[in-house]
Amino acid sequence: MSEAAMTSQAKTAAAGRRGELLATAAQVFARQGYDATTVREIADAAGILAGSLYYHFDSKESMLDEILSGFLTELWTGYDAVLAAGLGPRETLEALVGQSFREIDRHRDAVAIYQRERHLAGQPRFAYLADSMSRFEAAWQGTLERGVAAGEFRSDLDLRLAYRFVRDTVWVAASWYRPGGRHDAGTIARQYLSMLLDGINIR
Amino acid sequence: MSEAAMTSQAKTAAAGRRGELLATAAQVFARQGYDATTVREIADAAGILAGSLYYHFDSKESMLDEILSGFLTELWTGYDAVLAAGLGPRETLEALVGQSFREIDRHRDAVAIYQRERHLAGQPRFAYLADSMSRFEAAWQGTLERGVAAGEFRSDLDLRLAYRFVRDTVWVAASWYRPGGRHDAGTIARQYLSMLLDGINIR
Amino acid sequence: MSEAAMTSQAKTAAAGRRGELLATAAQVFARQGYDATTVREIADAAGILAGSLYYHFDSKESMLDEILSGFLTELWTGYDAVLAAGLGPRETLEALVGQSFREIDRHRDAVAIYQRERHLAGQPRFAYLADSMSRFEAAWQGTLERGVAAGEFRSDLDLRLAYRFVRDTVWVAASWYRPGGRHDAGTIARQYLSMLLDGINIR
Amino acid sequence: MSEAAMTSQAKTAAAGRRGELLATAAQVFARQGYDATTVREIADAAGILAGSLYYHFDSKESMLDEILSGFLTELWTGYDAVLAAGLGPRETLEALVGQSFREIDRHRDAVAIYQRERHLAGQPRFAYLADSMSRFEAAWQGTLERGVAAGEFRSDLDLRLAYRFVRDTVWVAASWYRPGGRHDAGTIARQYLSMLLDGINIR
DNA sequence: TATGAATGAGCGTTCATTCAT
DNA sequence: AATGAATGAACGCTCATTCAT
Repeated sequence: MSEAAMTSQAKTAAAGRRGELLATAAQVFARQGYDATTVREIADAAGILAGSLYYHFDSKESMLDEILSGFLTELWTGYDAVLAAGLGPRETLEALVGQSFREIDRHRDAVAIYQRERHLAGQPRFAYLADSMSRFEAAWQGTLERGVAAGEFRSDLDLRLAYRFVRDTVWVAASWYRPGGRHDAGTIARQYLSMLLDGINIR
Repeated sequence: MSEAAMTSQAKTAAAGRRGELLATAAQVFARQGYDATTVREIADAAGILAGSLYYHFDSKESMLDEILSGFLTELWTGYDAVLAAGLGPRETLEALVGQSFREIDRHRDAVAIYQRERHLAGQPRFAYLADSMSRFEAAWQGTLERGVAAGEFRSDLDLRLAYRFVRDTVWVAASWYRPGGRHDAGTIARQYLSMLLDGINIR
Repeated sequence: MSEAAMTSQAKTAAAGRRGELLATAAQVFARQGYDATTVREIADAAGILAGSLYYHFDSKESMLDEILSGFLTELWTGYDAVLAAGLGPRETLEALVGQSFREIDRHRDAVAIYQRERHLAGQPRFAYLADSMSRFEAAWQGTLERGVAAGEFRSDLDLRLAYRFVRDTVWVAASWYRPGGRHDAGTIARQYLSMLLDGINIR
Repeated sequence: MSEAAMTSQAKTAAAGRRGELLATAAQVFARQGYDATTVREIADAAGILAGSLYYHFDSKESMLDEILSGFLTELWTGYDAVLAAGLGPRETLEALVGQSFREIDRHRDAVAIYQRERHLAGQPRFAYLADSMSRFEAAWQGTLERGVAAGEFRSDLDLRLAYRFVRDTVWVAASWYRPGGRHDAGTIARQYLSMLLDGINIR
């Protein structure tokens, strides 16, 4: 093996160790909540001692930070692609919902943590959470408004309520979604979209 | 004044003080989360010292217990009345949603705590949370099933998904609902019901 | 006993407990150095548990802070009185040395800590140490200069060196001085002054 | 090159590296104090990782040991030469002071550490510090006694106090002395000696 | 020689809880 | 009812040290 290849592999392995530990931490955070999780529990779950975590991370909080910011970075990559595609309001909504369930599928723990620890947005270190929430609101509520203007969505609804309805409905799903369960993320997304758009009433 | 009367009055006063302290605790729990809340913060908010809380309550956990069980007791009184009224599926759904938003209005903090600390249901002391969740599922999902059977609700939906959709939609509202805001609980309930039943699409 | 008297006594007792604990902490800091001292050692010496110290103090550092600032406050009360008395240079020097040894006698531990932890002066919290050092230098070196100008002290010495000579000579004594030893503080002060002024040579 | 020669060269190189690392460690110890210094800080200053230091040294303590014992060995080589020279008391005192300032000049960091960590003398590993202090006291106090007996030094002083006065005066200078400053070690030594012998008074 | 990853003991600190007053 | 002072367990984190590579 060439030296370059070895170096590359070493880098991957190092990044891989961090990634493994972050995934472990995310799992425990998601199950117990950030505050109720001790670093010893994370370390136990990873099969090392508590102090050893600090070789890889600065603090418990920095693990949380990395988990959340990593998730949001990926999320917005997907969202931005959708928003830049120039779709109509209903197609945009469908794409956003679909993308959201894909993210829930890929980052279940991170999403659950994000839902539960929203209050972090007030701390300077997690200001990007607040930023994300604003952009989030702009994207979804803007799409709803465009839909109303285009005559695709009902005009008799308070859009702020509708926005929250849609937002919560989609994201809270992370709290019960289990990958490998009865339905895959795509199926759930389609059913959710259908309920969202047409309700549960017989037409 | 008789001794019995004095005792009675003392009890009432004590109950009143307890109630005040519980409301204070619920407020802090709802804002910061149970684990992130210290008894000192509760005591500070109540204007007493931390140790003094233990004259009124056995433990921090017992405060949480009392808050949650008190809320659920009231909730089920309302739900049971609805369920016993012999209404059709859609009327039952409407009544349950309405009742839920009324509870959110009256017990905002308790609902927010209940949402966030759902994981407690696994602990023996909080087994009644798991019980309540089961009864909850039975009531809502049963109503949906009756509605499908009666030809009122769509039959092409996975009812477990629909149940979660409805449940989350309603209860997560407690995380942003503020009494005295733009809309009262009744208005929000009606809008939510409308979206739930008919979707956001133009018919 | 009147209520006012009880309150007063209670306050004294509370201040007394703090004072006791600070004296204990100062003793351990002086013996082992601040960094090498654990709060458990302080607590052991005080006969309580480590955590109990935090009922009285914010942190280990705040104990150090209180010890040093308390000492310096007292020191400067004495120095300022000397400097304001309008004495001649030699009398001022005599009074400063005498006052210094009195402070060493009264605040042995604090002085020893002050000597050893001078590097703290660089930290914002302990900026008053740097201030004190500046005022110190001004007071002593100014006195030496006045003495030279008045023809009382030798003019062939580098005054900065002389200042350090005098300063160190006096204050390092805290590292070996034991109250109740062979000589009292006044005797030591007189001998030191004599050596300082006339040297150890036979005249 | 022969194997023996290579080994020898390797040893020399290793000794050189050890010396470099010890100088680095001494610098950090002197600046921050032994306890407040982490091996990581030493390693950082040396441009290697903390663990790598253990290829060269057994422990942090052994670095300190080597620094202090190396300094004391050199110091006593000089002192012994002075003491064996058969000088009179004043000449001996002058030579000891001169020698001391030369050591301060050459081993500034070691001297500063020695001053600050005097308490180590109580530990078995550093018993040689206590030995050195005893020999030190014997040498200086003996010289003072000889001077008094010879009618060269004042007889009205407590010699134990005078010894401490002289000792502290000289060695504490290491805490502020910077090589390359306004005065060289010889100049400082002469001024200190002059103050020590004749005082700061005008004669 | 040096690294990367880990250990394990101990640190300063927090916090729910107790209890005499 | 409430306080002041303490307890004791646990927490997040640091750090000297080890060791396979």
